[in-house]
Parts: sequence; structure tokens; C-alpha cells
Amino acid sequence: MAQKGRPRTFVEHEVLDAAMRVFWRHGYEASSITELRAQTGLSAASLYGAFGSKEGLFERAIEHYIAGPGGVSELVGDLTLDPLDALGQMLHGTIAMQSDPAYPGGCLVALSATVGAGGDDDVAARKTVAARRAEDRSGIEACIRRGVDNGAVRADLDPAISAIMVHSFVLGVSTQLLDGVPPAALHTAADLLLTGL
Amino acid sequence: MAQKGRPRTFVEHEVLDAAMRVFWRHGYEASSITELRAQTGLSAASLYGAFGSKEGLFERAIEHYIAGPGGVSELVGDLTLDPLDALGQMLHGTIAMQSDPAYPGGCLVALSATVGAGGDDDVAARKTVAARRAEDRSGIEACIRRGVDNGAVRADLDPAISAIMVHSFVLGVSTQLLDGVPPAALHTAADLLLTGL
DNA sequence: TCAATATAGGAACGTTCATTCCGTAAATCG
DNA sequence: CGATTTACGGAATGAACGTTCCTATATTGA
Repeated sequence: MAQKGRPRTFVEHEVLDAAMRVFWRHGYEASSITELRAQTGLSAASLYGAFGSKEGLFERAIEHYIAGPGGVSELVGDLTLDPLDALGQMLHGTIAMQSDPAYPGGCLVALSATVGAGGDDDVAARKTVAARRAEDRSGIEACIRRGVDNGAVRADLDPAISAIMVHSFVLGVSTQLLDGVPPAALHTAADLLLTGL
Repeated sequence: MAQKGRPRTFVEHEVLDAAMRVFWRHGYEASSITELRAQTGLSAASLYGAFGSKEGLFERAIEHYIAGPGGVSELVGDLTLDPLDALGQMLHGTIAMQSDPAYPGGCLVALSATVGAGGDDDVAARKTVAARRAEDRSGIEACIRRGVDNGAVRADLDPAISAIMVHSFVLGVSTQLLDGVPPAALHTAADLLLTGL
């Protein structure tokens, strides 16, 4: 059943992991094909043959991120957890992941392609990460809504507003960590944030 | 007392304002000298003669930003205000400024040069904005500390932790606004955040 | 009016960018 | 084995990057 033609000499999973780290460190625009090739070990022909373009590789790298370290944000969708616990686990998991020395630091989705050139070029890349952020936001909101129904969360608050507050905090965490704020302080701050709900 | 030599045909203040907006829209790296020249109206020789380099122009543009719209963050240092009021005014003022249609949207300091190429090139630009973020963080902390002394803020909380929570929220606001979250919702979320203190 | 000083315009610098093309190598299918 | 298909390594593409150089121009101080 193997494919026709010469087989690939690289493992796609490993290539995506290396590319993810490059984009993570530098953002979309500042990641050059030269460095992506160096870190992945791919020739230009192989890279473009397999992923089509820098933008195509970025989208695949984002998928890889979400399937991997970035998956912590989906803890708010765990229906087996108490909503407030789910929020807490998401917050602490996110901070832990973003400060894990095994990764470049911060959040790929929060930091890549927030601003950029006006050209049509990186607009697609920005849309890719903005879409993921929108998912995170609505996931948090749904979790809080369950908490209200559950009685674990204050009923006098608009879940949409609370979700925006929590998500704004989460987005800020990336910059804080890059600025050298200690992870432990952010964990404590996250707990404080949750006491308001 | 006018200077010797041929006088400048541009007004520095206007040039800095135009450059600030370019950096604001695109970030440091994605702002090309070509567009900076187009928006400022300066020739390459004038630009480099007056500011030395792209990085030099960026630093001056950041100063201009802080002296202008970015100055809202310094409301937390207003000792004539009740600390909690000062925090509130800073938060609402920041959200209002970042959603003001007269400006590109978001915060120049929060969005520019958070990530970038590893080269020595833009490291200086990142340090410039990181330093400003550190000032904001400690300003918030000092304000909260005054609130504790004042009795307006809960005494059982570590002001450093509370400041990190508030600042993380502030940093996240930029991305939220760029993602299309309504300013009104962020204003309400800011009020909710302050109720935790 | 004449040297000295500083800005302006514009071409040109070498480098890096993302991407494509070409000849060769390694697999499957008939 | 021959035809086909896919992937590889590496050179080459034109465009854009930040920066510098050169010449002309406009001012001040003597």
C-alpha cells in the first residue's frame, strides 16, 4: 500500500515539531525559510513540495501545536470536571506549559502574527491564530456558563464578560513570562483572578 | 540662534507621529524603511541623518508614544487620586485609547517586538518596549500598595501579585481589541477585575 | 561675498527574503 | 526490465530589505 514514487526521508511529525519551535521563538514573519530549513533539515524543494508555502507550513505547525502543548487550553471543555476546577486547571496548565523550559516560552497562538505587514501575505497567518483565539474565548465562556448553571460561579455576572476578563489575563501571560515575571507569581495571580468569579 | 547649515524642512514632531503609527500598525520588524519614508515624507538621507537608524527612529517613536497616547498608563502614578480610582481610570483610559479610531488600535508597547528574529538587530527594540512594560508593572504595584496603606484595597493580598494580575489583563486587552472584542465589553470586564482587589 | 556646515534628493550598496527550476535518485506498477 | 511517479540537493530567481554614498542646495558666521 506504500505510496508510489520515491519515499520521503523525513518524518512529518518531527518536521512540524521543529517548525513549530521556530515560529514559536520568532513569530510568523520573523521566521525565515532559511532557519526553518536549518531546523527541520529539509531542502527547499522538500519543504515546498510537502507544505506548499511558508504559510502552509505555519498552518500545519499551528495544528501540531494545538494537538500538543497548546492543547492545555481545551481543558475548559472537559465536561467531567467541575467548571471552576476546569478553569483553574486550564489557567495553571497554560502557565506551566508556557514556562516549561522544554519549549521556547510564551504561547505560539498569543504571540505569533498579532501585528504585521499590511500585505496580503501574512494576513492568512494572522487569521489562523485569531481563529484559534476565538475558539479559546468561547470555550472559556461556555465553561463559565456551565459554572453559573452549576451554582459554582456567581450568577450575577455575564459569562461573556467574565470570559473576556479571564481570556485577557491568559493572553497577557505570554508577554509577562517573556518579560521575566516568575511563573509562580503568575500561578498565584491566576488563583486570585478566579476568586472574582 | 538658529543652527548653522541648511535648515530642516520637516517638523520632527510630525515625523515621529507618522513613524509611531507605522510601528503601531505593523510592529517593529514588519515596518519597512520604505513605508516609514512614505508616511513621514523623509528621504533616506534625512531619516538616517536625523535618527541614525531604524532602531533609533523606533526609540524616538516610543518616546513620542509615551508622551502622547501611551501616557494613559501613567495615571496610576497620580497621587492626588484615590488608588482604586487611579487604577480604574488607567484601565478605562487604556481601553479607550486602544480602541480610539484616531489610532491604529491596540497598544504599541504591548504588541511591538514581543517576539522576533534572534539576530542582534531587533533585540534593542525589544528591550526598549520591555523596559516600558516593566515601568507599567511597577507603577501598578506601587498604586496597589498605596491602596493597601489607604485601606481601599484588600490587605490580605500581595500587591506584587495583584499588580501582575492587573497588568496581565492590560496586556491582553490589545490582542482582544485586534480580535474584534467590543470595547464596551472590555470596560465592563475591567470593572469586574477591580472588584477582586 | 566666501568658507564652513548641515540637509535634501536619488541612485546604488550588498544581503536576505520566499519561491521556483533542474537534473538526479529511489520507490511502485505493468 | 522499462515506465511512471515522487522526492531530493543545490543553484538561481526577482523583489525587498536596511543602509550608505554622492551631489546639489540652503543656511550661518566672517
